Amino acid sequence: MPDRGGPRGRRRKLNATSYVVLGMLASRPATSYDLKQWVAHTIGNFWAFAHSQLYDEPARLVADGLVSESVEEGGRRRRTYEILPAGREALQEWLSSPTTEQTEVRDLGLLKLFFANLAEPADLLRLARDRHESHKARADSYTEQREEIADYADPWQLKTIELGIRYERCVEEFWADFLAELEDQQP
Amino acid sequence: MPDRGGPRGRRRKLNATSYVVLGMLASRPATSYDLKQWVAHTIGNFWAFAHSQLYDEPARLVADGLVSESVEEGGRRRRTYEILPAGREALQEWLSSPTTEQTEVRDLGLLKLFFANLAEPADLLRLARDRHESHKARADSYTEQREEIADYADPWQLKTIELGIRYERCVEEFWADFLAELEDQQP
DNA sequence: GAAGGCATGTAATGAGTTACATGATTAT
DNA sequence: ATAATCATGTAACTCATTACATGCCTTC
Repeated sequence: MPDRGGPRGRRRKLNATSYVVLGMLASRPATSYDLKQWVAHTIGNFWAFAHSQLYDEPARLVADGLVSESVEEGGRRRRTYEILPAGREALQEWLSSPTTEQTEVRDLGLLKLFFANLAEPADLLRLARDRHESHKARADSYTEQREEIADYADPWQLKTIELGIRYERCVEEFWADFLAELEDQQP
Repeated sequence: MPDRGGPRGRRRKLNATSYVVLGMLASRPATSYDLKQWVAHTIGNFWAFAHSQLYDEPARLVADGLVSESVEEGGRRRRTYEILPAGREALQEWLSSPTTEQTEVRDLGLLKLFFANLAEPADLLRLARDRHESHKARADSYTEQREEIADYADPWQLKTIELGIRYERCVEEFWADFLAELEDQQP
């Protein structure tokens, strides 16, 4: 009979959401709303989390004994979470473990392209335009963001943005090229 | 009281999994195992599905009235699914609708990089090496795949692979550059 | 004819999404 | 003081993941 939850009783296998929360709490205590805000303008850009996930996950981490919770007296009785030593350990362990998982790219545009033989030419054209625009917009927005935070931000976080920019530019270019081909055929 | 399921009773909002299955069934009837195989060497490369999903989803589509099911007499009583006109319609509708959803890139390597200030230098080095290798391997494998199927494959599917290759090369390069920087600092 | 792997499926659990609900704060 | 928006949370539902179970087919 496995012992689930309670301090010291960790059994659950942590997932990406867990590490996002632990990672954020590692630099300062936070409420779920804080987490939500912080996620929104960092990793949320490419890996979205519903806000309810950032309410659920810290609660699970408390049950796992990795995070502590303190409830505000009176008022809204907000809950603030703080990482525990066991939480830091778990995080270290994760950071020092090999990273073999395959990257998942969930792109509905790509899916539609894959099935484009079932679509009308006009649909395809629209798809290419939409996707080109949206990846361009994102690349631009990352670039701007990087300028803004370049001076004070953590260097690794800057690197993360850099990868984001490269990725978005690459995809933008793909759609641009594809669009050119399409327009060549039926001008 | 909403009417769920049953032919003509579609209410459920279809998701990506639904369209993957519909898209595959659009070219030929298939069993769940067929779907699994086909996914495995196409879109499964970047968007993984557990095999049980490919057992569950067709069943849901049957309830939605978009797909029909026929059970083999005797033997294993295998179930073969076939797309119905309503299913084709749903697919068309999807293909011709705008694609505004943000692409999600779920990359644990990227996450670790983001939190690298909490890691040891050795961990970071390992991360960069791992990720560089694995993206390179994947880019190579896509490239090979493309050669193999170039002659007979659907042109749009080839385009999909091309995007895959570009993406993987781009990320490979990122990690290579990053690795070079790291090794420069502590040779 | 036994072993190992491919094929086929279900059950249990855990996670993610959507919708709802309402308390605070700010702006007008 | 009302409206609008931000902050905070829960409930219900859908979906995904993992584990289990076992049938069938090939090969030795």
